[in-house]
Amino acid sequence: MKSYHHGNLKQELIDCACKLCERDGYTKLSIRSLAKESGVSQTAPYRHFETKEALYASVATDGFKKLSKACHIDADKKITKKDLVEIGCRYIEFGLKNANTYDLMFGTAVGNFAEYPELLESANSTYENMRLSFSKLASDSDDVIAFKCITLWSMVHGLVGILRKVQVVGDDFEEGVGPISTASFIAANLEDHLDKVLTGLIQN
Amino acid sequence: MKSYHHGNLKQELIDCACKLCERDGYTKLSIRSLAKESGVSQTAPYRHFETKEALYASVATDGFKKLSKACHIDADKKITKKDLVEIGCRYIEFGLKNANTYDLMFGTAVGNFAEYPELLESANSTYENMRLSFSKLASDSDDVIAFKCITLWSMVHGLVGILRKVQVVGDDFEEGVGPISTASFIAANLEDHLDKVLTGLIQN
DNA sequence: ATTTAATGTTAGCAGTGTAAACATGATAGC
DNA sequence: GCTATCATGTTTACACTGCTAACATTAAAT
Repeated sequence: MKSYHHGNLKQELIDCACKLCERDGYTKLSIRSLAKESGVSQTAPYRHFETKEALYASVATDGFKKLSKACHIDADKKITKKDLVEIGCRYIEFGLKNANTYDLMFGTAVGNFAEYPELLESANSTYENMRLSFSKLASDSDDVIAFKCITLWSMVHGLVGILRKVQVVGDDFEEGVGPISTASFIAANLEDHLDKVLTGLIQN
Repeated sequence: MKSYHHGNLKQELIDCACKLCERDGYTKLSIRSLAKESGVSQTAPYRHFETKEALYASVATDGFKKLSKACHIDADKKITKKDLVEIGCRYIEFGLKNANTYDLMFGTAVGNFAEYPELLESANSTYENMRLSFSKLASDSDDVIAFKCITLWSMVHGLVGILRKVQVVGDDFEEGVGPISTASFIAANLEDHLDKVLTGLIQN
């Protein structure tokens, strides 16, 4: 028989939320359905998440940790431009393969990261990872490193957004003109693309 | 006295929705509150918008038209790199100043633009505008023009996303380290930043 | 003038986030 | 070991949501 206390509800809710968010998009997720899924009463989740946004924040935190891992390059070996291209590619791959989670991480579902320390920390640490990689590429000043880092980040971040939008439409319109085919081409030749952009960035 | 038929409901709903979406974010918008605002019954909007997503699509369409206008450069005069920098700056400015509408345009609230012909058209026309500008910069092939165009677009699009995220947190953390200050710096020196990136892009 | 189609209203369903009051049971102090 | 405390779960309830079906009104078309 089931005991009154679940024992591991919080983590189970997060895990389940991550799964459902990625499968159906965070919009479709409801606290009540989540509770039902875990065989617990409708309002039980509120003992672990003050609001729905707090639950979103947990899912987003998980996302940043995964993104961090996906973009991590072993710190021992020297870092080259090629490695940075690799990081960029992995970033974009993550954004496209985990599109719904990515929405949660970079959309407006969670208004202010500062209200969720773990989220802020995991997001900053993702940035810090990238920053470290750039710092091992050349002996630039901190300012220059940060500048390059933000530039690459906004580049890949923007590409994820554009590629997604365009691909959704592309599913319906297979004709090979305009932004759709161009974006598809870029997606298929990501390495070359990022290499070009990074070359300009590094030489600057 | 009020007549049974409103006469101009659809447009009034769109206008009102645009205003409210931008003010509070599209999440806060409800069809019912919108109806009340226009002094009409709860379900009247359904005569003009099949679903809430269709209403969103109208707001997004409006947004793309405004973005198009904001980024339009007079076609008569020759186009220079400086003009493209200007376009990029205006794009980013639009994204930051109309952040909530921008969400609707590039987020997942409207799943597939192809289901809303006007939206698809206005979005494509925004792209087409940018493409035209690039075509007047140098005599590149269509492929190269499209490539440069998507690259700039994803660049500015990404910057909007990053700058927004970082600025929200920055409101709480004024300390001058890490991504926040860097992003702020980039935001304050947008022209220089875009110039650098475009220089690399055009020379390639 | 009469039919038809567009547009509006009313009533109602199923679902949502969240708060308040209460129940249960694990844990810490005596 | 007994008891008080507190974290965790439940019940009930409220106000809100998107959306549908059935009906009302009026403008437009025949």
